[in-house]
Amino acid sequence: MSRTGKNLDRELFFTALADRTRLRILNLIGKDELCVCFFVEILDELQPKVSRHLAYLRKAGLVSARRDGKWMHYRVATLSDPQAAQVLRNTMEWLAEDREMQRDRERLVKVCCAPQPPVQLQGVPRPMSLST
Amino acid sequence: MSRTGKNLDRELFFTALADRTRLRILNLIGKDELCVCFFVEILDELQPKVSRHLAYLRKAGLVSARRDGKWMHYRVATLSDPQAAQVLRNTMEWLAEDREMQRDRERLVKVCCAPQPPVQLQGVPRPMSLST
DNA sequence: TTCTCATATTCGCTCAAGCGAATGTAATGG
DNA sequence: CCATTACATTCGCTTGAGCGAATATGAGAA
Repeated sequence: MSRTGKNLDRELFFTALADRTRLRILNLIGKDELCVCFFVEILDELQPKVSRHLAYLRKAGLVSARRDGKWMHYRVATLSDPQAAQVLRNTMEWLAEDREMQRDRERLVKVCCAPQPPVQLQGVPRPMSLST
Repeated sequence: MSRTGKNLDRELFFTALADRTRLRILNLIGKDELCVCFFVEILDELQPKVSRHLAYLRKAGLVSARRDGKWMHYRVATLSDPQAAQVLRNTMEWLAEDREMQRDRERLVKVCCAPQPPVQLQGVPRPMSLST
């Protein structure tokens, strides 16, 4: 269930998008589902900071979370309001044009496809679209 | 000229949308061009507040302004980045679904089409789409 | 149970956003 | 010129967002 109340608050929605870290998170997720430790690794930010921003996005209804043992996986929520969903889709396409966002995604691919991932990511479940 | 630099900052863009007053302003403008005094009247906010929010939207590149004698007319800017333009278009459609936004527009129509407009709006140029 | 790992939350702190009140400015009218 | 109108900007102030550091929670491992 993708926890999306019927009437998504517009101001909250855009406030959630009004932060570079949160935009980078959304861009990294893309159409996939991503484990928290990847955000920490790729964004090169402290874990509590990443976690707080993920919580913010969740409260705003933009992402949903799924527990998998010790790990938490985040994905972009499926919004019930078609107009809101449209705005979010277009936003993510717009993000994909940004240089920094593209670098983030390249780093994600590099880390995920590496034969020997960095120590702190050993044994972590890979995102579906990048698992070989 | 609709003052839109090539690379619109995404964070600034969404920060501009992350405020109820600014969303109401954008919604009121719609596809039209609106004089400041209408915002003050319809939103029922102090003039400096409205003016500050308009300046904010302008800096973010979301609206452009045109002077007409004593009056200033604001319209939604034509964004050069097609993805950004798409996000903005969809956003405004989404706004139009909101109850409060609809009430604002109804009030605008009512004020503009009144045979005797309120004293503080006498002689003010009407928005094109509503001038009979 | 106890330990460890992955993630979440709390706690002060700083800084920036938004506000009303006051003031400044540009254009028109007299 | 001066006054007025329409709007913009500045000035303190308050409130809230985001931060790092520390701590808590929750799940598997031993």
